[in-house]
Amino acid sequence: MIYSRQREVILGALRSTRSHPTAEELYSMIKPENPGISLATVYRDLNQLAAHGMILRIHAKSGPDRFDGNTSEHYHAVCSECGRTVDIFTDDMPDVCAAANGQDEIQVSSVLMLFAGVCKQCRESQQDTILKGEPS
Amino acid sequence: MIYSRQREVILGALRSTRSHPTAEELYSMIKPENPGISLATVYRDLNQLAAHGMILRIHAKSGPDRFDGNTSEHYHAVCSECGRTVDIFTDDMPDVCAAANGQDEIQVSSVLMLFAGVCKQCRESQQDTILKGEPS
DNA sequence: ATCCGTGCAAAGAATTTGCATACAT
DNA sequence: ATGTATGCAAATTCTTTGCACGGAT
Repeated sequence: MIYSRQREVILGALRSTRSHPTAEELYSMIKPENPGISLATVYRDLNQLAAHGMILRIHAKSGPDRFDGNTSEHYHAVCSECGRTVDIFTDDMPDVCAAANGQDEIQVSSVLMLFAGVCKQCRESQQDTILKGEPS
Repeated sequence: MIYSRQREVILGALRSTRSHPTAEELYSMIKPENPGISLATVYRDLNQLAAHGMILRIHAKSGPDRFDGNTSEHYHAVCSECGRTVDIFTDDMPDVCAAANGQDEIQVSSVLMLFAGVCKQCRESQQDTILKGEPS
């Protein structure tokens, strides 16, 4: 992988945010300062960066893939209310692969986990709603 | 959800196999005995069945979604060699949601897990290859 | 000089949707 | 009678690809 300006820009943009942007969102983020760039290049470079382990691909249940410039070990959860993808950092994740290896039909070596829940923001606005007496 | 012949056929076909077919595969399976059926109906009915918890949707990393007529608690793993999706039954799966709930950024309530590994068939053919002295 | 990267537009894969008709209750 | 289901084709969404050109080593 030889040097490329576009890839550097894309990687920089991805590392500068914690919002787990999609390819299109990243494209919109960098387009103003890089008017010549094309969406196809964003897709291509994201694929390469992911293949080289330099970024993470978050494969959501619905909608386009999201990307994360933080490759340190962590997990992701999608808020069922607002749809945002948030990071989860923990050292206590149990070894689910070991648990999955009880039978010999398949020898498991890795797992993809995607959590779902309600984020802090949405919990707080739900509480506000309850206090205001609005119907649930 | 009123009765529908098509949905009954689709559900029956899905329950009759352990192959985790895609919508297209299911369509091919049932088309011979149901010549009039359309692929759009298969998609629509699968969505409804999944929404009602009557079937499981397996959201693979790449390629089309797969479906499972067995709704008893179990997990899925994709073989990295042949691509097949196999079932994993275990009672010992640790509570990863609890582990993910250490921080308060999001309150996790569920998790989607998809394992990856090498299935028995592929492990055996790899061993055969090694015995025959072919290059790895 | 050679290989890789890029822009553009077009193609592709998977899934959904509008609409008129047919079916279930 | 009413609401849901279906077939068909077209539309949508997300992503990849072919090709000619520009940039990196």
